[in-house]
Amino acid sequence: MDERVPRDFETLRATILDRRETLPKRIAQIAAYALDNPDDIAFGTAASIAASAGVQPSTLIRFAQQLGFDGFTSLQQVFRERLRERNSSYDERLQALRTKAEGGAGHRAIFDGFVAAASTSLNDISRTLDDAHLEDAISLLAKAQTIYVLAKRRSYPVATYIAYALGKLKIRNQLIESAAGLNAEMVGFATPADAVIAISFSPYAPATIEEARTISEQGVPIVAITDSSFSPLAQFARVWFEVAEADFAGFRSLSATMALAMALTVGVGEKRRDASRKRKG
Amino acid sequence: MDERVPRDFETLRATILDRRETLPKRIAQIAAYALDNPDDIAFGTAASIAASAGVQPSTLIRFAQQLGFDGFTSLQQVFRERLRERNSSYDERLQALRTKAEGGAGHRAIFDGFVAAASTSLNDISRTLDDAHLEDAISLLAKAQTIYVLAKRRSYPVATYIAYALGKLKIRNQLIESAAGLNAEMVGFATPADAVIAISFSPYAPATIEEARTISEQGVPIVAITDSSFSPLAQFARVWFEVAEADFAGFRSLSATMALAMALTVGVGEKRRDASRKRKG
DNA sequence: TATGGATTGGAATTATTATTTCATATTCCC
DNA sequence: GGGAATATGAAATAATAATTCCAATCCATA
Repeated sequence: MDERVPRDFETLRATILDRRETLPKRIAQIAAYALDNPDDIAFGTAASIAASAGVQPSTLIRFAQQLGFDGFTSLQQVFRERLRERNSSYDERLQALRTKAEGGAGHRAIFDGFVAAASTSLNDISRTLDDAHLEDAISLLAKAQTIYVLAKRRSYPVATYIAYALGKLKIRNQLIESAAGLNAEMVGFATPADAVIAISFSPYAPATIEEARTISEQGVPIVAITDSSFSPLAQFARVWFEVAEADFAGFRSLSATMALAMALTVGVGEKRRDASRKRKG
Repeated sequence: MDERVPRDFETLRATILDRRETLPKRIAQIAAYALDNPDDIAFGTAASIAASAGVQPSTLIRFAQQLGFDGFTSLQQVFRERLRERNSSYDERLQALRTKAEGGAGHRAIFDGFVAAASTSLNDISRTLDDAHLEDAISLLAKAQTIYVLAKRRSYPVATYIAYALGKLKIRNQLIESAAGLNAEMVGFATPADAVIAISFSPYAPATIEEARTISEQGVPIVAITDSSFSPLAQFARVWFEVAEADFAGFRSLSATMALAMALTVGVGEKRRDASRKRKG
């Protein structure tokens, strides 16, 4: 009992796994149970746990003692500590970051704020994204000859990432940029056999809206990523996603939009691969 | 005691908050303690909790009874249940997403994968970011006459976002783009009174490295965001950040880089505002 | 297959902990 | 300000749970 006692769950887990082979039958039985049902160990009584695991309470205590604890109670502490530490749930963790960002001084606080905003956005979209919309959008885009990518200003980074990723996946695409002032012409090339990914958040860049309108009037289907059903983009779109990005210090996160954009892009890539495999097979 | 007993933590919490005004002093005291330290209620003994809250054990039991429980033990169950049902820890949540992404079929799995990658990256950078580096980088950039932003390919979206944000904050900046093929000239304009934010991840875009080398030889200080100390960018940089982005389906997340980029940008904005306020005041 | 040591089961014991009780204090209303 | 109702504190008691102990069983080894 003078050997080093595992004080944290991970060490304890490692120790148990390490000795698993050499443990007597019933002790091994309770050991396996403990790793499988750590919550039960944390909350149960020696008797209830022993019953669930199919052993005698005394065996449970012997198990604890073999690990160097002086009884079940001290072993249980480790399991409880684990719950306390992992305790901070996702929301609470975020809340902590946010509080730090709001109250805190210095630039670290700013950084924390952006991390919190990004995490919140990811969390939200993970909850709210509609699988059916995703499928629809990917089907639509997978059929397109050329995918046009339309976004300005704040959304522009997403557009460039989509264009980069589509390029890497060898999917024909065209980023509609304003640099050369040729947008109108570029937009004019699109046909109903193509498709558009348009991204715009309030306040909607007028150019984006205009180009989306024009292009949809040409019969080109649009997949839109925007921030509300009142968005002008939603009107023109065949499929649209509502993405609520949290903001900090006046700048909205792009993390959720980026994740969605990547999912669309890679989804299209996969769909095309599947389709061509089917044709060939 | 025939009133409806709160069975879940949220209901309990609401009930307590609801009655807060009408509760006797000591009961209110333990009520406040319970909401502030739910973990202690879950794991403590009546005596230990009472002591921490500064009341008698009997008060704790009366509190439970007032809420409709038949004793402290049943009240405690609710607090324990909360810990069991509580969103599994952040890591476990991520693990679940990742498992779903790996094993799962369909496009939702792809999406989950990107969300998981982004969350992981944010989590990592939140742990590993060095405050001192952040301060150094912001000081350096805040002094610059013009901030040049240098990134290609995968990192390019970050550069465009930085340029957008700097523009909104009215901070003079120049995105070094390749479109016009004038990079060499652009880079030539930079002086030691300026500064550069350079972003590049393995495999490092040769153009980025070349331009970073040239510009650093001109004596222009560089803040680099890159992925390891072996990165060629790290050599040229006055301050550099190591950002480990998780990847999924061959595409690395940008969320951590984005958060850092935003923190730098807004940090510079604040620093300048403070400085000009000091000059004027 | 006999023997010693290790392991296990189950009940007895001890310890801890929740609850109750009752005396005392406080508060509120007339 | 007095008295009833309510709230509180502290210790006694009851309940529950952990631990120990010892006999029974299992297992390896000679």
